[in-house]
Amino acid sequence: MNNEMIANLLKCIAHPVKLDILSLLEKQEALNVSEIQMMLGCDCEQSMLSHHLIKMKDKGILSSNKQGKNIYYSLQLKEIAGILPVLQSLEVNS
Amino acid sequence: MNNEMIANLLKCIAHPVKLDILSLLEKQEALNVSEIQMMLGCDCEQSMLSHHLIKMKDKGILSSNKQGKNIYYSLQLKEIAGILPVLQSLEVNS
DNA sequence: TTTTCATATTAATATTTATTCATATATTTG
DNA sequence: CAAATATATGAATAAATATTAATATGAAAA
Repeated sequence: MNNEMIANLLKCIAHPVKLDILSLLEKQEALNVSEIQMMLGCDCEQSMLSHHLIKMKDKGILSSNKQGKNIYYSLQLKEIAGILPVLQSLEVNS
Repeated sequence: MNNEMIANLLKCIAHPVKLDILSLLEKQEALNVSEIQMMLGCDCEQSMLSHHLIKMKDKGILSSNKQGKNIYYSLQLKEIAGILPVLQSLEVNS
């Protein structure tokens, strides 16, 4: 990936709720939309959440799998799982 | 850092030219603005570059050091240096 | 076969971010 | 001190992104 592609990828995940979603999917192989919404604790309205998930899917960060009425999402770009903890463990400044 | 802080950080670097700058500063401890501009190969106009550098400095990603007429920038948030190569080495999809 | 549940879609608007341009400041040199 | 060099600043505009609300779709259950 060149820096332009990386920029697009980062732009896509650079959002607190999206990072929360990724953090959840690091721990649980797959979660459906309602489960994610519960776990986010009402921080995110239905259509907003749907937009987030679909955008990440479009970039190849997530994948989805329909099962009856539910759609299960999981982390497709596994490398993300390596990067987040590094950042989360940083001590801060500004 | 919580996910909101990380989101701000990622939002700040999620730009092809900024990533190029970070890639340069991974390899060279410090570079002044003109040097960076040369190395970017005219991809970036003076004030634009200045805006980029200052934003990254504001977030604590870069630090700067004035020497005469020149200002040398260097990577302050060293962990970035660990993350970029991981992303750059990814094979792609979308 | 109507209702309900889970999720997606679309469009409108609001907000944020990027880009450009013109000008300012500080340092060095003649 | 005047000119040149290196960089920053601010404001205006353009472009991208987020948010919301209303509606649609499709599967399951009653």
